[in-house]
Amino acid sequence: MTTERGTSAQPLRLAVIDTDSGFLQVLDKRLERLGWEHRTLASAVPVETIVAMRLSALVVDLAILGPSGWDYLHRVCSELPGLGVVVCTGQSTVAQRVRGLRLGADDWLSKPCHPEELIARVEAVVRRRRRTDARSERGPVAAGDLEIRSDRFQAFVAGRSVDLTRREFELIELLAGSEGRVLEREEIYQRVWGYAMARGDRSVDVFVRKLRQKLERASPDWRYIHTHFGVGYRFAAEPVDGSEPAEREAAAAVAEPADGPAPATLRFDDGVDVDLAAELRALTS
Amino acid sequence: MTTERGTSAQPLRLAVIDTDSGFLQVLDKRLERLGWEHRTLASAVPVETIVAMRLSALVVDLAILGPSGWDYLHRVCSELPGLGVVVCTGQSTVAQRVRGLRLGADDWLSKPCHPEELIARVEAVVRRRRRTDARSERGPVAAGDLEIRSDRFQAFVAGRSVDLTRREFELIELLAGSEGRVLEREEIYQRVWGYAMARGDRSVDVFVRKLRQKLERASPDWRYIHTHFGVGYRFAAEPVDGSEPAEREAAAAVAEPADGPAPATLRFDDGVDVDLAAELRALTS
DNA sequence: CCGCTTGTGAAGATGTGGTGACCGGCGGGT
DNA sequence: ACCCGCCGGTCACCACATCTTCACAAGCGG
Repeated sequence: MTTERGTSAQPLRLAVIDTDSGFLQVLDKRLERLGWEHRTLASAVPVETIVAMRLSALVVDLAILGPSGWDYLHRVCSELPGLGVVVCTGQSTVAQRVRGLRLGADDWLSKPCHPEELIARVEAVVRRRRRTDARSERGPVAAGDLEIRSDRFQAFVAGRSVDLTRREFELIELLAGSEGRVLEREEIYQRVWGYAMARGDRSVDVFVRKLRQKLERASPDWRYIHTHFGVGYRFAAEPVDGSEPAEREAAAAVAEPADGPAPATLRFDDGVDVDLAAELRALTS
Repeated sequence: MTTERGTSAQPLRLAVIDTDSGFLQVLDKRLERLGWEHRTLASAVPVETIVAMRLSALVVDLAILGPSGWDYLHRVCSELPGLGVVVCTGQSTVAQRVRGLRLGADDWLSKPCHPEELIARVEAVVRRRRRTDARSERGPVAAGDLEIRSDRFQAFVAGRSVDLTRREFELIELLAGSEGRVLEREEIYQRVWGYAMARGDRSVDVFVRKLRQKLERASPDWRYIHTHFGVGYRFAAEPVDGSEPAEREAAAAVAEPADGPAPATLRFDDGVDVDLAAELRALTS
């Protein structure tokens, strides 16, 4: 199973909707060498298919899509707000580019273009997405009796697995990773499921219930997931006590001081075209 | 269906490092109309200054920076991973563009370019960051005994939650965010509820009452929401002067300074250095 | 004192979240 | 190929938190 958005350090997944065989050939070779999982599509595919592909980014030549291209672009972008979308197409006017970007595209590149630039732009787009997605990923997170091990895809209480399913784990990982913050359903859905939440979807609630059940069973003395009516959920380990009305909010606030953003370790694969490689090496030194 | 949050109308903050006066003039006019807070810089400023400006995005002409431009770009990008950086510069080679993007720039636009495209690209760059960071980046706002934490959708007094509902919170967030200014009901309704207020709607009044009740209960020594007859409401933390008649005059003096209230808290929502705030305000007016 | 605006309390209307039941797909075992 | 249990996802129902509305009291201004 492919690790979906959220778990980083995985190869990027990219789809290219284009038919320019010469361009695609060069691009494919480069992508191959970069180790990106990629796929080329000769025409528009249903949005659901795009969703199912769990992509990091999508490159699309609007010319391929014909007149419905704008609508398609818009649908894809609103359905998958986290997907990086780069339009790479021929001749265009300023108005067209502005329109595309306003519809949700992240970048617009005019053909003919150098594959390396396309790749760099895709990287830039994905980097931006990752940044917001960057969840406290390193090391096991612990709260109350609970310990969350990302490497095991599992949560533990006293060394005993809580036996969470994949979704359940991703949900608690997200919540625990933003400990103390209230996360809105939309955001939770967006980040765990990977696409936009449909109005009236109760999946988040249902999984919260499942999580609560299992956590309750495994660690009865603590409450972890708190509901904020009309907003969403917040993760914070609180003893289930009936004795101490001590202020939890303050404690939580103190306990979680400003944590700097993850030290983004960006690494660029080597193997750039020779001229580019030279440039790049020059600048890094 | 984009669920627009009423209070998210906060303007973008943008700085432009460029000297092309013609271009800047047109750009400024557009930015003005969009209501973005913006500032033009004729040359590179220390990275710390950029940090202090709390920008959403930065547009930079590499040519202005000279040979140290690459290094500068790199430093800014790594120092402020959340900042949107758009390079907007003249003639460039593929290699240069790739280099800029790999150093951390989010987009690269070649001059001459249409200001509208630049704006659209800045919007695209900022779009995602804004979604998740907007609420959490903004530090807590404090006034009197009250502390408003956007990341928790809640207000606190001495670390204790005031237990506001979502609407109540959004209302006080709006009021406190415009501390000292009188907001008309229409505007309040528009910004909190998200649509136009029907004639005769008393919702705002009712919520002000609920807020006052809860705030009174949580923080009896301060009054926060003040009615302006025939106009609307104003937020300002003022100590309640009920107890000692000896202090009455002093209290009154504090409570109502001759020419407008003197907010003890930061004026520029998130704490920019005062001089910078002044500069920014000067240039936007 | 009158007309208008704002404060207040409470009754309904609405919205939101918790919960159990159910269903289809998938994969593993036989 | 078939069965079966697990898992993700949807639905309907219910309790209840919240919002809206309304009627009336209290203030304000002229």
